[in-house]
Amino acid sequence: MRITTWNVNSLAVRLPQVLDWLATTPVDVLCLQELKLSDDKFPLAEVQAAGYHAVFFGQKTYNGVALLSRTPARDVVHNIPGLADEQARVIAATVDSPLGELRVINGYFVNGQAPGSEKFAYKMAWLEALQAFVRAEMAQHPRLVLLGDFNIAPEDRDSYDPEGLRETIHHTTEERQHFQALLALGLHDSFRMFEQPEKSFSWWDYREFGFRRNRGLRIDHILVSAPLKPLVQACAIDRLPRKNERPSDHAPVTVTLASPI
DNA sequence: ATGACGGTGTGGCACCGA
Repeated sequence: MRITTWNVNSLAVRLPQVLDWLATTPVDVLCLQELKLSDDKFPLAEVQAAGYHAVFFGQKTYNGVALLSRTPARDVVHNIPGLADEQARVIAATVDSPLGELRVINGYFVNGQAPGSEKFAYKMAWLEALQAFVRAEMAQHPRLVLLGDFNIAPEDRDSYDPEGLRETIHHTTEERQHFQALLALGLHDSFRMFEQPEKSFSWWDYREFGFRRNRGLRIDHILVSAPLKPLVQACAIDRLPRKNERPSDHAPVTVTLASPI
């Protein structure tokens, strides 16, 4: 059982890469962020032809999330209930798996621009609301995965320049405390359950040869609830798609869960 | 360094991302 998160930075542009990637890496669930298209433009036929069901929540130009799955998703929730939000950032759904029902919450977390900005305040309020939502979801769904583009580098080792970027966006104490608060709900960062190469990142700036110089951040995460933790066999970042022509600035991250025999 | 690169929508650029 494999579940992937991938910020594609425009599904219209990246659809061929997503389909190519799925052909070689047929994961069970693929969660996408930054679709940048309205729902009427979602390439449902192409996704279905590739053998996937899809639920999606998009808007024109910005944001947008989707959940592709081998089996149909149900009990779909768009955004955080109770939070007034113009932006399409969350899609949650239940999928069946060999492990039983699995609740998946796919988020495109707020960027936040810079500490002190209005967008940063929105990020903090959004994170606060998300925390309450995830807590409620966990009470209903013991087997839960929270994944997506968190726009938070949780620790110094998740940044190419932790000293130079200290207390800048993605690196602030406040953002990191929010990440820890999510862990405190009983979630576990699947990537850090394993020994990983130093300087493992999931995003690299398009500018200044960021990828070639490995100037990146680890901001795409897959958190799993306690009942799932013993089943996690691997979590890895696939850098290959970042080497494509016209790549997304993010790489896909995949968690592998053991299936009962 | 208020830059860079890339996507979108619009329009001869501005805005946004991270």
